[in-house]
Amino acid sequence: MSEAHYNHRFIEHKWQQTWRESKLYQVDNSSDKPGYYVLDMFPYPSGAGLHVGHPLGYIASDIVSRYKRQNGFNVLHPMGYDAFGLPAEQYAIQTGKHPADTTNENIDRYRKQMDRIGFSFDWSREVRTCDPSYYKWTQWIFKQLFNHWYNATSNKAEHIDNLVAIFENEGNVNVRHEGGEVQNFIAEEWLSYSPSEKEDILQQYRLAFIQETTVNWCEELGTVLANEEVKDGRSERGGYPVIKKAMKQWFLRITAYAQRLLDGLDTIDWSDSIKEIQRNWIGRSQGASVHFPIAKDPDQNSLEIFTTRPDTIFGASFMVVAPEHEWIDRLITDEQREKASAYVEWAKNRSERERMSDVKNVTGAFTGSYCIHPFTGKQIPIWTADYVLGGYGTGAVMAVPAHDSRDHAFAKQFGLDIVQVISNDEANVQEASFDTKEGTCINSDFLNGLSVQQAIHAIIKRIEEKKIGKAQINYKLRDAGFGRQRYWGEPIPVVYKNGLPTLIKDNELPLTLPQVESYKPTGTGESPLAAIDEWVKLEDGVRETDTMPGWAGSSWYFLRYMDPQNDEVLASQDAINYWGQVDFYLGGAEHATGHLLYSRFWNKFLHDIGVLPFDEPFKKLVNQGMIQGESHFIKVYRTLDKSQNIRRVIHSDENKFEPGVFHSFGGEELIIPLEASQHYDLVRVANDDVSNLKSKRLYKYDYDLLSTKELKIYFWTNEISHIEWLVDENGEQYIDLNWFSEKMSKSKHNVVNPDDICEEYGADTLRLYEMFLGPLEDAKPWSISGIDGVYRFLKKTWKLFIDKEGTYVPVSGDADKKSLKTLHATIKKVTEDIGRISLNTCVSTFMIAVNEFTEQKCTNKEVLEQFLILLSPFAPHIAEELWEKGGQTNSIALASWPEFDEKHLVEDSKKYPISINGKTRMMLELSLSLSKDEVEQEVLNNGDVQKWLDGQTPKKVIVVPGRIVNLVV
RNA sequence: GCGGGUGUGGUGAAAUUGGUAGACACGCUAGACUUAGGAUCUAGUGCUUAACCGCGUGAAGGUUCGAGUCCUUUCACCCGCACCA
Repeated sequence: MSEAHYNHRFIEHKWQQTWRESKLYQVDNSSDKPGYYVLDMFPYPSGAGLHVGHPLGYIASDIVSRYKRQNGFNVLHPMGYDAFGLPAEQYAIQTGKHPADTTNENIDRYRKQMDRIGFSFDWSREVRTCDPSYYKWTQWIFKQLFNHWYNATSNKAEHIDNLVAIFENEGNVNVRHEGGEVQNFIAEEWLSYSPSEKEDILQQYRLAFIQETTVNWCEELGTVLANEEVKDGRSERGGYPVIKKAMKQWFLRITAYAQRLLDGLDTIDWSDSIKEIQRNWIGRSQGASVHFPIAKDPDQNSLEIFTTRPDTIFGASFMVVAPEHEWIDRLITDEQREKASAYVEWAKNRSERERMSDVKNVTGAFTGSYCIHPFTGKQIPIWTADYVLGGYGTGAVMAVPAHDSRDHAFAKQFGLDIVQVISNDEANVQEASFDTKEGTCINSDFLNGLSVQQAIHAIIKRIEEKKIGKAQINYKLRDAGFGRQRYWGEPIPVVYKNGLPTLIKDNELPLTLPQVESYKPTGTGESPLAAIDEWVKLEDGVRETDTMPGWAGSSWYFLRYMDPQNDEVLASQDAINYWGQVDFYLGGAEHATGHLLYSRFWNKFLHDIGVLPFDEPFKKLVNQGMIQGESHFIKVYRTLDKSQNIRRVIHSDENKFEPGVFHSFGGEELIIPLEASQHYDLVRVANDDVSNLKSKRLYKYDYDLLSTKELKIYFWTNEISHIEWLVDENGEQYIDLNWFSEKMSKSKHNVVNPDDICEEYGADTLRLYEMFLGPLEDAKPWSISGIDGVYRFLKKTWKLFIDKEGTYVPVSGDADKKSLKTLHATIKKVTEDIGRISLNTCVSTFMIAVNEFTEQKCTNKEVLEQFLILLSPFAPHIAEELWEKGGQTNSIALASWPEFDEKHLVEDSKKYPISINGKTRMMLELSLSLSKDEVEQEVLNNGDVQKWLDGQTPKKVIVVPGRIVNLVV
């Protein structure tokens, strides 16, 4: 009964089970075949389950995997879960359920959803970052980071013991490192230091270290967040306010790798936009650091600044230090104390958010102190202003208002001198700064007459001779905060003995999470682990109670898939050598500065310490675009009491709120005073309801909108006073249902579950349809309309093989010339298109092929089976079923990709488009064996052409053999 | 402000080195077959027009026999960074 018609439910269930039982997609770490590693960014298993946007990338990578397998590669195509993280813990706090339990439930759901789509994952290699057998190695990597320092001479990480040996022999004078500032000392001094003093010094070298810094503290989440987890002064998850707070934190010294992270980008095949984002984030700038002696005390103290334009040093008319500058109190003189200190206090207390949203107002104060210009000897005033950032460079700048727009604005505001030092005919530097690095130096003593580039070299040389500074490179990249005051993360394998951090032994790994009573943050900034005395307190010390951030486990998971059960090492050398780098990595572009940068950092470190032979983790990266949801809304009016403040729940950006403008719910509660007595709002309608609607008009007699009993409309009902009804041709009242695209999420009630599509149309249809939507990398709205076309295509494909009685039709024999042409055109196009990840055009090509085969009434088994192989990476279930029906006993997944043969495409004639003055006027079929001149003659002698020429003689005839003929008159 | 990207029918989109713009689908319009169904099949469908002509790839110029594609200017939208000295 399942035979005659295409029955996706039966077929897909059957093959998913068969593949699972035969372990079809399991791969070995050794093979005669070359290895090929196809990786998806593994998901965080949230409670909402997968929506149709998630599988987009998995489908594309599955197609590539299956294609590579059929092309003779041994393909590693694993999947796992990024299972530590905040949402599970937030849920635990609300419900008291252990995050491990909810995480496992979510994982089970994800797995079921993925299984229905027919992926060729090798599930025997699954990893979960929250599994102790996995995070044992995350902890192990942390230990290595703690035990290594970055040697700037050898330009790689080296063991800390080597460093200590150097200190014991010769002190640190010859050691160049990437890390904190350290005073010089000699061997005898080192040997005389106490253990605690020694550790303080080593902390400046270690790649994992503790530091007191201002961190992004989120009160609501009770934790510290990384820079990229903060958006516009709020937490990315939840939209809660984030403030600056001083705390002791674990950090990883990613800045040591800044240059290599930059250089490595040139060696990998990633999109330009992601590379650019990373370059931007690393933010390299080349310049010089210069010391400006302080006038009060020129011999003792000097203010160090960083500039990329040392050539403009003669134009420096004042200095600016950040309000957070460590010397700010010393710089402020008694006369200026009142004003300047008040400014510093005000600036320090401004939130990041205020500061960012208020970049146009120029603020600052004079400290009262002066510097001595190292070249002119003139005294120049030192100001403080918050346009200079404490965290960048030295937190101080030399201000050159003539050639820096920010300095210019400041000089204008406070009436400071503007001295032009780069010539420029066009503009007046008193009016606007001239920032461009072009021109000739003037008013600059020995630099006069030099170009900007020449002057930069000359002045740096002079600065270095005078020993007042040096050429320097700065990076925006900051060291990565590595501690989270949360329960649901990897425990940091550190015990404090006499206050000094020490690593636990390898044989004590993994250090597992203990059971806790409450998952709530303590609120003091300590993790819930701190409350468990029996876990924290040891005979010889106390445990670190911070856990690792979410990105720890995901920074190396691609390595564990290579050898997931290994208990001796994170992955065996054999496995690592066989698989090597990830050949093809697919995932969202939103991880550009997080996961993708941290993974590269860890990979480089592991390379330095000899674990990995390669320096970059992901050879080729493709970013799939987001599938947006379709959100529906209706317009409702509200009448409000003017005096009343309306409590409303809106999304994170309150600036966007205006009466009558669409806004979404969830997030923070805000009170917005309203001027208008009446206005309308756009109100969501859940998609479940929309799918049942027959029209986009909601009639009053159908729905009791005010009570929302009929429609699940999400809004604050008691605030709605009336709906302005429209009236249709028949006098019936209705309201329009509108829609637009936005991110798919549970809170927006616009999620489409792939299970529903699989149930109704099948996984093969879902797979084809998601690819058919458009280019993989583009963002696109999800729309169900159009899926029928793909479903029809599969039914047509089925009918090529199975007739109405359920009989298998194709027979072996010599194939029709036309069918061979169709087949080989398809082989050519699909092979090329998979190669450039143009999967949408592959689907079109399949449709064209099936249309042609149907027209040709093609029943040739060899031709149709070759076609099935081409289709199988996209629609594996139907391909496998029809393959089996043809008597094949091995899975189609193991078949060889068809070979393209040019000879089937060779034509002896071509329908030439004949254009006159570039306009196509007619078609003319001509033999391809004709020479250019013969074609020209044929065309000119043709009666229809003569008609078009209307007696005129063409001035010129262009013949492109096999393509086009153009007549110029 | 800086960086990256995108603009093509009613819709999603094709168009390989400049060579028939709109493939393939959705939708729509007719029609066929039907125990009238959201099934299947046939024909049509960029705009304009009765038809021919004409006009058409965000806009304006340019190169070329020929431009969606190359060059210049410009507009709109999306994404990322944002006082980084």
